Amino acid sequence: MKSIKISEAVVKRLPIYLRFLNELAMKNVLTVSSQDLGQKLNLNPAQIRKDLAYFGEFGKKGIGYDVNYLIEKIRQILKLDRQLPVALVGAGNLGRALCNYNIYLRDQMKIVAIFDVSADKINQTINNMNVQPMEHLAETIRAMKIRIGIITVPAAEAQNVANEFVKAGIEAILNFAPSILKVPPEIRVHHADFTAELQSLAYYLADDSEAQEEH
Amino acid sequence: MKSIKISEAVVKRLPIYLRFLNELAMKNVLTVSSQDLGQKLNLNPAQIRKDLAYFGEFGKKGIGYDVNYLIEKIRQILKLDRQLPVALVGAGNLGRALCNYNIYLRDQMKIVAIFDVSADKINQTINNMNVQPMEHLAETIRAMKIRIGIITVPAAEAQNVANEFVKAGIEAILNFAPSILKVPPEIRVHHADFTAELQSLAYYLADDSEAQEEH
DNA sequence: TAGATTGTTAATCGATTAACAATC
DNA sequence: TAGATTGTTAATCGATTAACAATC
Repeated sequence: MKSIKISEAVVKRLPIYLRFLNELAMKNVLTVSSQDLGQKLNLNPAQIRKDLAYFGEFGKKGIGYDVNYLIEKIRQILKLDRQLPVALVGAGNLGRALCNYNIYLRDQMKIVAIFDVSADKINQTINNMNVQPMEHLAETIRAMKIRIGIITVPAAEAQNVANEFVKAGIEAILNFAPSILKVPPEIRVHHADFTAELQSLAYYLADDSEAQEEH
Repeated sequence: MKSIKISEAVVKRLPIYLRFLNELAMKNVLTVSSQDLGQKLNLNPAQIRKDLAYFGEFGKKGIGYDVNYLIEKIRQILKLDRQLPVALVGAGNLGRALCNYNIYLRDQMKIVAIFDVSADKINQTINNMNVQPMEHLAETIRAMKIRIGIITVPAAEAQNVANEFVKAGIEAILNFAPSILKVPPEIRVHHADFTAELQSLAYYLADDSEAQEEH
C-alpha cells in the first residue's frame, strides 16, 4: 500500500494542525487555506500542503480545506479514530498531574490504569482510578488492550519500567524520566524531557556580566 | 566574536550530553570518547564531535574527552554556570508537580516564584514557596532578576500570561499549554507539548482491525 | 471569466555522516 | 612506535521552500 516513508517531522506537525483545526471547528469556521494555517502556526504554507499531500488529496483548489473533513482525516492518520487506552507508571506528582489532564486528551486516548511500586501509593485513588501494584501490570495491560505506556518514575527506575512494558506487549512509550531507554527497535519511544528543554532555553539568554570568557 | 550560527538541533543535544557526562562523573569515570557517548545516547560519534567542535577543542586526540572538563564547558555554553531563577505561572496539578521537581534542576536553575490568578490558590505553599497573585508578577520578576518563565495555565490563558511575562522583561519561556504563543522575536519560546507527543506516538502503532480504509 | 488555492516538481537549504590527516 | 581518537573537510542525505500548472 503506502510505501513512502513519512518523516518524523511531518508526523509531529499533524497534532498541531489537528489542534488548531479543532479550534476553528468550535468557532464554526468551515474552510481554511494553507495560507491561514501557516500564518497562525508560524509555518510555511507550502510545507503544510506537502505534509497533508503525503496522505491524500484533502483540499479543493481555489477553496482550501474543509475543516471538519480535514479533522476527520488527520484523526484517522494518527489513529485517534479508535479507542487508545494508556497505562501510566509512577504515581508521583507528575504522574498524578498527567492523570488529571485526561480531560485534555480526547475520549479515545485516555489514561485508564496507573501503577506504582511504593506501598503508600498503591490503592490511592487518582481521577477515579486505583493505583495498582506493578505485579498487576502485564495482566491489566492485556485485559484492557493497552498499547501505549507513560513512564513518570525517577530516572534510575525508568529502564526497568520500560522492560516491564515491553514484556507486557506495549507498542509505544512516552518517557518523562530524564534517561535514554534501550528497547527493541519495533517499540516506539518519545521523550518528554522538560529539564533538557529548560536547559537548552538558557542557551538563548542574552549574555550577561557573568558570561565566562577564556583568559 | 563567535559569529557562526549554531543550529537548534545542536543546542538541544547539549543537555543530553551533559546529563550523561554527569552520570559518568558520579561513577568516577575520567575520560570518554565520542564513540562511547554515541553508543549510550544512540547518536553518531561524528555528530557528537562536530557538535562539541562548534564551541572549542575540548578533546584530546587519541584519548577522548575529560569528563569533568567537558561538563564544565557545556555548563558554560548553556549558561548553566550562573544563577538562573525561574518563575512559574499556573499552580494547578502540573505546575505543582514541576515546582516539586526543583530537585532535578541543578541549584543554579530553580523555580523561585509561583503565580496564579485564582483566589483559592494564592498563598498556598508549594515546596516552601507562597503562590503569589498575578499583580505581583512584574515586581517579583524584576526584584529576583528572573529571566525564564514557565507557563502551566490552560490554553485559553497562555497568551495572556506570555504577554505579562514579556512586559515584565522575561527573556525565555517554556510553554506547557497546548497553544501557539505570539511573542516578540527576541523572546525565545520552547514548547513542552505532551498531548502532541502522545498523539504523534499513536501514529506509529501497528495497524489493527479498526484501521480505516477508503471505500 | 478572474481570482484563489491546491498538489507537486524542482531548487534550495541545512543537517548528518563518512573519511582522513593530525596527533596524543 | 602502534593504536586510538580527535577536529574538520567533503559527501550524502533529507527537509524546507519556491514556483507553477491544474482547477475550483
